[in-house]
Amino acid sequence: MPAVSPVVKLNPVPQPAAAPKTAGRAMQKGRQTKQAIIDTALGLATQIGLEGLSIGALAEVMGMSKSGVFAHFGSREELQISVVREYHDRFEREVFYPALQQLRGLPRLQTLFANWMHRTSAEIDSGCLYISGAVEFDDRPGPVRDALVASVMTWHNALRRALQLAKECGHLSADADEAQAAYEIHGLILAWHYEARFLKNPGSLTRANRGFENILARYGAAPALSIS
Amino acid sequence: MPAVSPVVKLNPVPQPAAAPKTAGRAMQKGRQTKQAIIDTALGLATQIGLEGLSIGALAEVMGMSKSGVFAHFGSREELQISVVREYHDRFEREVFYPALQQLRGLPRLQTLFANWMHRTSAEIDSGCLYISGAVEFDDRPGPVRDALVASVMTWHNALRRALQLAKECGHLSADADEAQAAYEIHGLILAWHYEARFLKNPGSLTRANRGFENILARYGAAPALSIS
DNA sequence: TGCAAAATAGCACGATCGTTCTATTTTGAT
DNA sequence: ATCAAAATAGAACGATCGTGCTATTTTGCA
Repeated sequence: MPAVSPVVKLNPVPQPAAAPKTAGRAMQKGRQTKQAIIDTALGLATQIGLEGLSIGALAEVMGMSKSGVFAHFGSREELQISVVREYHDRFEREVFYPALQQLRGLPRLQTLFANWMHRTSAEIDSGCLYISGAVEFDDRPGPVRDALVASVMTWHNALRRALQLAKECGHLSADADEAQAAYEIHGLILAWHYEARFLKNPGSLTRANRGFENILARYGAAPALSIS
Repeated sequence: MPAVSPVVKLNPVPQPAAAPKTAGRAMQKGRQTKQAIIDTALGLATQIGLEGLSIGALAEVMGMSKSGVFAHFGSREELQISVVREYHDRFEREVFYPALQQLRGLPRLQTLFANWMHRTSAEIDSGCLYISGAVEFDDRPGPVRDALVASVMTWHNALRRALQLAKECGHLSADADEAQAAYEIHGLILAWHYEARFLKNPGSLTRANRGFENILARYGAAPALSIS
């Protein structure tokens, strides 16, 4: 054995410690390590799925021991739930809250859709946890599935609410069925994710946007207000 | 050790040997056992996914040894590919071929959609391999992914062809974009699968059918020809 | 600076995975 | 009935999994 460094880590994470992020008071070390683990775990989960997420692989990427990672959660299931919660929070911050700053009606609805498209986009490597999670947990009961369903339902309700407000503003016709419209919009997002991530079809982004315009038109949006 | 049966199988399959099915000549034993394994594997894969399919669990359900099952395929990957092929064949038999017996244009298109809905239905326990497979193999290169993509592309081309024929028959308007229509129809199927399998939303079947009618109407189908 | 508490490491466990190897049984044609 | 070939079983392998246990290190307050 040569005299060089006796320890070789396979995939050490570049930043050994990050500054406290959200809370006003300084995080103790454990909290910020846990947050870093969750961030890394979310990145892994969007690539290989919540089921494919393993503590060993996560520890290796973090440059920590398996038990060191494990101690923060107590079980793999709790780690998965933490990942779902983190995804939920980011979804709120990046999709929902920015849309709330737009005016009610079509502007907010269009922003919601655009941000949603951007979030579930096939950019680089990340997939949508709400889509992969639905496939992985569609008939696997338990707290992870419950967390996923609750998160998705929150989001669907927000979309229906935005459609309802657009109706009240007169941006959509008074007899529009917002639940039906939400269903069709959801389908466009799923098809976009499917074609972009799986089939690698480059034209799917345009098709999703055109489909959205078609839905707005059918449910009575004034054509002049539609973004081309 | 008592004098009763010395061997206990955990989950023996009820039918020890089935009569030859498709081929004109009698199958040798090995072939029909392999086919029975593939059938069982497909049933498992539609529930827990192609990635969750394990040879050990499959052998237990079949009442065989792991190595006995393994020998028919030589690798787990080959087993997965066989399952994809079997699913493809059933899709052709149950969705595609019956639709070809309908008249060109709207009747065939509507039969295609109805059979597709029925096939990917949430009935009992089976999910759609083209949907779960897309999530599991969206960034996992290899022959399994290739088989899945080829199968899905075949199917998408069939849908586009049916739309094109409907256009030529005058059942859809001459300037209809059949690729766009196919994209939107695909979205309806994905939303239907998502809401039925994952969210357990009972109203999604009606929404998918209404969405299909909406698409037909927008692309210029004569309303009288639409099935209510 | 000291010291309890928190955070992390190291090790081991039982289980399951795909796969390989070698017997044994079963098949099907002569 | 015979016998080679095909089919299946059985055991073992290295690897990885989640998890528990016990040291050791690190942290943050007195």
